[in-house]
Amino acid sequence: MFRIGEFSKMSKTSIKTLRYYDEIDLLKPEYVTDENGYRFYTTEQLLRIHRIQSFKQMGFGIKEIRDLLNDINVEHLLMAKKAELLKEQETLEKQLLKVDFLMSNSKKEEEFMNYEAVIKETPSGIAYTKRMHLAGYEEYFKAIPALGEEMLELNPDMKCGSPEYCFIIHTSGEYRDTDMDIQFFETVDKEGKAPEGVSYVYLESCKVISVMHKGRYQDFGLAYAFALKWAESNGYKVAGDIRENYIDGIWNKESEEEWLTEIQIPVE
Amino acid sequence: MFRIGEFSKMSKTSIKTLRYYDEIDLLKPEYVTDENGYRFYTTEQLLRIHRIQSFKQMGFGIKEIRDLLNDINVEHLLMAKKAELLKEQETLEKQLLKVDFLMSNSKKEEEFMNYEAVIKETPSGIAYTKRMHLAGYEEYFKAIPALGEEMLELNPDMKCGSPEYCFIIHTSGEYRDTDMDIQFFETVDKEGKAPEGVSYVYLESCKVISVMHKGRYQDFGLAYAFALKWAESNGYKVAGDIRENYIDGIWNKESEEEWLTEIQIPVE
DNA sequence: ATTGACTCTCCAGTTGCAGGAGGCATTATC
DNA sequence: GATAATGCCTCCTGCAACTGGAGAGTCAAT
Repeated sequence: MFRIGEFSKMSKTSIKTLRYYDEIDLLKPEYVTDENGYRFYTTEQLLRIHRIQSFKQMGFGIKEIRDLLNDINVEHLLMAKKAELLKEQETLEKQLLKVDFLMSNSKKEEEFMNYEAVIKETPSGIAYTKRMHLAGYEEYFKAIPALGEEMLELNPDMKCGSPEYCFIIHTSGEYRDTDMDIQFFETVDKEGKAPEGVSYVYLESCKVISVMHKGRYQDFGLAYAFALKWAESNGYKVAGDIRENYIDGIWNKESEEEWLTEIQIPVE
Repeated sequence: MFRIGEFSKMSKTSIKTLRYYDEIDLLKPEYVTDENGYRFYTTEQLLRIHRIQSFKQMGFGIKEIRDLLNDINVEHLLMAKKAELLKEQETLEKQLLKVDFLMSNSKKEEEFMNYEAVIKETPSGIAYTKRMHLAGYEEYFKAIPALGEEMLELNPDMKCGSPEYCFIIHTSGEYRDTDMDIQFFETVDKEGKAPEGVSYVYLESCKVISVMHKGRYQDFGLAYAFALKWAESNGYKVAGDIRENYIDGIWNKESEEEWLTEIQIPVE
């Protein structure tokens, strides 16, 4: 019979932990005195805590260990734990790549300092879309409101998706800011009538790398470069056309410095 | 200006999280109405939460993110995080190996089912040691108490280590249970006089694989086999003589079935 | 008799939120 | 104009696996 302090040293488990295991009925002492509540342990418990530690070293939680010790669902628990560990390994791998990327860039290139890349899922839903050929961004910001009004006129009860999600892709294959060949998308709540050149599509949700760009559109190039380099460094493959999502622009912010755009690169 | 619900969808962050970030001053809304406390967000906050998400995806905690956003200690935080992630990766690797080992054995060989391996550190301290040549375990259990008494007689104020730690190694190089060439160690609180054949050594703490064996000593072979196989499967290299630590035996348990022994393999 | 080591119970704190109760405010529908 | 359905608020609890500390009782030794 060992008192808790000695047993703690023998089993390399803190006294607090032993008391906790007693409380949650994972490892009861052999005997507790009635008068002062002292706990007494035997080698029987040593064997049990040895098993507990073994499972803990595999990363199991206490509820799972309780089942494992009772031979309940062992196979299943092991498989599940393995899957879980593999998944964790994956996320760790990604985290490391991200940190590495940030480290290498925060030292080297000041220009990239302002950007941060995030992985997220785009919303899914119905959208209307239209191809356009435009001379530049100024023309774009005239064409879009016009298109919006036209759509609303034709479909008075149609509403934008919530949250609003609209973007363009560059259909000319390469990025340009003059003489642009673009396709515009905006999510809506349901299909409706379509004016000339407009059609409806269903946008699947997809995984994208998102980079926020603040400032003039001429500087998009840097954001693109950053995003693509990030994708490469972090082991993602580009899997679709790059989307530009205009958040703040000429319509609500006077200063070019304040314009905010999100660049989304579908991946994997 | 967006209300919290809309901003939540835009930023792909739960409302709960946004309120939490407000509370801990990580991300304050642009404006809160006095009358009903509604939070209002702008694209300014969108940019900030984007950065927050980026850091979160690298595995940073909230306090660290707060510093990162304020450009405090960025280099240091990045390095520390990288080290941390690498360490986590290592533990994950080990956990996976352990789970794999258990899976492969719980199916294949019933014999191994009873064993569990745990990594731990042995205590360090002064010990006395003696080489012995014995015919078998019976002789051992006569020789040891005799040695103990002899030591106590010579050094009346000497005490055993706390917790008690005594073991043998097989000096003949291979494991045998008859005609044994062994060396006995027992930790004590300080050096003292030494009878014939006894000397004092300092035991360094070392990392061992620990396996508990319950039952007859003849069956040690299985425990050895298990422990060594486990070591191999989990990528450990044997780095010293295997120790047998007798916990329960003839001196306190009548039935052979109840004898308890720990087998320790120093590794790495 | 007193120290110091050991033990007990009970409470609070850790991280990053999620869930729910109860109560206004706003908006949509009948 | 009444009613319902959301949306938003605050406040409280819970999670996992303990750790740390307060305050008090026990035990062996000096």
